[in-house]
Amino acid sequence: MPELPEVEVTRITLADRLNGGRVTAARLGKPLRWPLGCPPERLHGLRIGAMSRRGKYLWLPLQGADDAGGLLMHLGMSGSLNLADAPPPAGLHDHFELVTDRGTLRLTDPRRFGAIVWSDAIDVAPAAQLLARLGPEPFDPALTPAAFHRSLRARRTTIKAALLSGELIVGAGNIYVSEALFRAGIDPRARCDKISRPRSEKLLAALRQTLAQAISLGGSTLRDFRDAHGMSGAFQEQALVYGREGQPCGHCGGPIRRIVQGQRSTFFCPHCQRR
DNA sequence: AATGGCGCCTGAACGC
DNA sequence: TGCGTTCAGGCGCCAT
Repeated sequence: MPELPEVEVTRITLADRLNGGRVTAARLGKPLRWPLGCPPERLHGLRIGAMSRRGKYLWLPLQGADDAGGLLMHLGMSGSLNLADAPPPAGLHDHFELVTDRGTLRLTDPRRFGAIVWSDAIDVAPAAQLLARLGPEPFDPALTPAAFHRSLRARRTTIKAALLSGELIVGAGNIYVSEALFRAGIDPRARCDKISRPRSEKLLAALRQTLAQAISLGGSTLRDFRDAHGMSGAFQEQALVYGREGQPCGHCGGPIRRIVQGQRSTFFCPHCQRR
């Protein structure tokens, strides 16, 4: 499932190849989470800028002769972006296509929880609204251990739910939250506001280390995710707890447990992770 | 105000 | 074998 590492890997494998290109056509398939917000013809002739990332969103700036804007893109749960010179005919799950002089950019998304939305700028509606509630970027130096601990103390829910909300730190979804909590030795059921300062510092480091490792491994491919070259990720093979219910913990050898928190699976080691 | 839960959507896995 | 059910989860939205 695309979380921050998968989105960043997509950006890395896409940005340089598209930057400076020109849009020659755009096509829509089945509806995505939200409408595009402009006729696809609106994109014709626009010059492509440097793709950036905010949380799990990508922003593709598009410059016209006398106007500008861009596309805010989200991969949802099953989306991936592919750029190819001569792509195969569009398939059942290809729902957006941007034909450019650098190749054809295509969003493939079986479940259609993804989105591509036109916005006149990243800091005006609708992009600004969609990004408004996002917490700090995990690798932002301004996110200090002290600031992170302060934000934890303000939440009365479990640490799992708090991290998943994306309001304390963006980018970690169900896989990487389970992995980071294991690496930090923190029980996912622990009350967010009861995490001590030293443990919160360890958690922040674990989140950063887990996300960075996942980016370097090309993300996780559980089923659908591919980078813009069509390559799958390898982090899932390094996962210590996610998807490993009943298997022995790599630290203590005890069985890894699966519980459900907020309708979502959490994997953890009850022995190594403490409240 | 903060928090928990729902529903969107499809394909794979599972059970009888 | 085949059909129905359950599960996966990012995230806006709604209810409490």
